[in-house]
Amino acid sequence: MESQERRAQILEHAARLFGDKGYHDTSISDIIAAAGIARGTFYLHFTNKRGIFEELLDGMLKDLTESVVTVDTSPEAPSAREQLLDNITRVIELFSVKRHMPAILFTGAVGLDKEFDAKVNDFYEALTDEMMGSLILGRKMGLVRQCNTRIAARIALGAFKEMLHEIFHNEERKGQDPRKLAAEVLDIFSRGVLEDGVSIP
Amino acid sequence: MESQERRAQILEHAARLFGDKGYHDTSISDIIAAAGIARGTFYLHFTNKRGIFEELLDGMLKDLTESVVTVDTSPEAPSAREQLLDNITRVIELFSVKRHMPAILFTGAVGLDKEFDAKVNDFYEALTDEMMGSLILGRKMGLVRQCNTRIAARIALGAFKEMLHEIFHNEERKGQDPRKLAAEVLDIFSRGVLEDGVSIP
Amino acid sequence: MESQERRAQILEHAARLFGDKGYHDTSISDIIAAAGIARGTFYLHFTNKRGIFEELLDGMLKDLTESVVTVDTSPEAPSAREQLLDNITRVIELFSVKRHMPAILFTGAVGLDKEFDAKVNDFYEALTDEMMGSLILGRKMGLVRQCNTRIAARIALGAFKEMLHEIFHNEERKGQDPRKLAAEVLDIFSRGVLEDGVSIP
Amino acid sequence: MESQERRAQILEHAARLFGDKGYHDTSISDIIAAAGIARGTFYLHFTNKRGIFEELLDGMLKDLTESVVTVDTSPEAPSAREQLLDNITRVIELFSVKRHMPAILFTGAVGLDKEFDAKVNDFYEALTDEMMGSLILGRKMGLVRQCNTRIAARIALGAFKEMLHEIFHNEERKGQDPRKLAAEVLDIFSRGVLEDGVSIP
DNA sequence: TATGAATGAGTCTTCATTCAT
DNA sequence: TATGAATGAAGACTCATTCAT
Repeated sequence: MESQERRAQILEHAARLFGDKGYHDTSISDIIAAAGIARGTFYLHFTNKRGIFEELLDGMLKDLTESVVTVDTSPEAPSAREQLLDNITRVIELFSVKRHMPAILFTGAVGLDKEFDAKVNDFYEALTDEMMGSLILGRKMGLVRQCNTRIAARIALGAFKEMLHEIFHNEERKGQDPRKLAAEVLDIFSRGVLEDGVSIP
Repeated sequence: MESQERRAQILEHAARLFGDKGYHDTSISDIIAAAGIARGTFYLHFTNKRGIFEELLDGMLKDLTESVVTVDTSPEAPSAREQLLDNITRVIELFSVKRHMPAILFTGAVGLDKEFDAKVNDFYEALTDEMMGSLILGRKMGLVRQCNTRIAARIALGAFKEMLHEIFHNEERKGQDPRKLAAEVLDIFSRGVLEDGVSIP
Repeated sequence: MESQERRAQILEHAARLFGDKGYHDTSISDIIAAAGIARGTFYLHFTNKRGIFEELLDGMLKDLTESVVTVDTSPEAPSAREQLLDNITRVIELFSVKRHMPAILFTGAVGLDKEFDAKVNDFYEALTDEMMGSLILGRKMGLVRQCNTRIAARIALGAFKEMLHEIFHNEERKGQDPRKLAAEVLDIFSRGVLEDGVSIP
Repeated sequence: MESQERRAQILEHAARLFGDKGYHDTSISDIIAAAGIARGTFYLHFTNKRGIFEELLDGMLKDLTESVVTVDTSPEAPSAREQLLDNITRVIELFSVKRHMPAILFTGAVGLDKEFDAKVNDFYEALTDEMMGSLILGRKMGLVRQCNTRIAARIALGAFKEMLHEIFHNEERKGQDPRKLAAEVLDIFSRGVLEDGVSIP
């Protein structure tokens, strides 16, 4: 089998196992048994148990980063609300397709290791910054009311994370229309930070 | 030494270690070294490594549960806003006193074990239910606007969790007035869910 | 069993195994099987496979160092020749009692590791220095002829090492009187470096 | 590439690596990386890791054997002293050209394996026998004094080995005139075993 | 002849837990 | 209650060797 194929195959099995049982409860033996390969073969493709996890985490954060695009404020662009909903929907759909991402990102990668924590936190921090930027812009345009923008951005992040958690933990939620859930969160948050009577353009 | 004293002393050291290094990176050797006891003595007081962690987690969840009291709507009670702020402030203060709670609750106990996850989720679920109840009541009183109350409650939870995380991860935040941070979150959320022009009574 | 006893017991078995099979061909499994202990017990007493070997090597070099005493030149002391023969005899007897020393020192510890090599070489270097000192003194007293004292000392060392090797590799030599062998080497070497007609006082 | 060329090239790299890092610390991966060949190719040319080492060792012992020629006692031959010095000088020069020989012969091949040890010891044994023969002859001619010729031969061997070790471990020695060092050793030894007033013819 | 992916036996090491004293 | 020596299952990782292409 070609090297890249084999890598991908191992990664897939590892992702499932890490998602299901967590990092510590997944042994190399588990991974190679699932992938149907020999012990040595694993180490042919990955330096480490840590290494394969890092690769998975990096891939996920990259996918996420690519899913979230900065709102385009040019006149011909779709409405800001549409664009924000698109962002959220894309993330939900990403998590739906790569089924093990939520488990790994929300629990598996937490508290494992200073470096992993830092990676995830950096991602959140970048997202917070992005949102803070939008809030500050809105403030200048007279749309956003007076508030601590960093706290507000962080709150939005927390709200979305919790919503995602809810989606992927509540069996019944899974069938629900992601865009509707997204709208629900967006509406509450936007009313919370916008001036009276104003809505996202 | 009195058995209860000894237990408490061990628990304290364990809490610090679990908070600092996480569950897997804290060994029984670490705990007994810190507590200055012999290996066997540990097992005289706790059944397990898992056991002592469970006890810590249970204690924390109990403390938290006691910190959050249902809003008293009787006429002579303080305003609902005051009571909500009191709740949040109590939690922040609890986390400030028991320094290792945030690290253990937010990262240490995450993804360790199905049962631990369930415990923490049950706590959040109960909190969500409590908040849902308030939102439904507010809805009946015409204060809360039409929205998915479960999602709204979950969002509030996520927002508060994120705020707490922010407080205990950002050195600069640590000195800040907890009540002010609490108000910031509460204001955004209440504007988000209340009818136009209405504020928490 | 008391800790020190256990250590000693493990060391003894390890010495035998390292001597018989060499460092790399002796596994921890071999050692614990020989000592009749559990795997964990080994690591209770030694940090490492390297650790136990280092301890053995250090002990041997210490024993050797103590066996070789500087020649006492005071008038009431025994003759220098006697003292030199005593030194050599003590080393031979040490090797005879601690049967695994020759194998470990001459082959087991060679080329294993830069640090081990350095340890052994340092020991030889110290011995060479000691001998050089005697040769220089003898030169001043007009006993030793003109020669490169460092080379001469090194030669003496090599000659003794070879003789020891011979003793412990040739079954037939083992019964032989160590003092006689020692005298043989000493005589050749002393004729080689002393002035004509002079012998060791 | 011509098979013999390829073999030679691999051997050369292996010699360097074995010399620098020792047998156990040199992996097949190291060798093929250095030689720039594929893993399988190595096994096309050598049966084994052991196999290539054995081939190297055999080659070295053969080279050494050829360097040392029996002293020619016919009248028209150069003086015995010249011939002996020539022998020693040839060995030193051989070691200087094939830089990894000393490291492999003196440390790398030591204690690896009973069979390797035996090979090296057989070589030394043959050398010892050769020297014993000369000593016995000298004894008959009245040049060599009464002594245990085997012990004497062994001593000579040890002395030369040590000198070689010294030469290839002491950076400062490396430039030195090999013939001068050889003479130093030869003089000491010959005075040691010859009758008073006699020198090597 | 050459390649390099695959193998799996073997090694060291850790650590939660037990138990005789 | 307290001790700490002993246990051994379990885990990560290495590396010489094989073999299909």
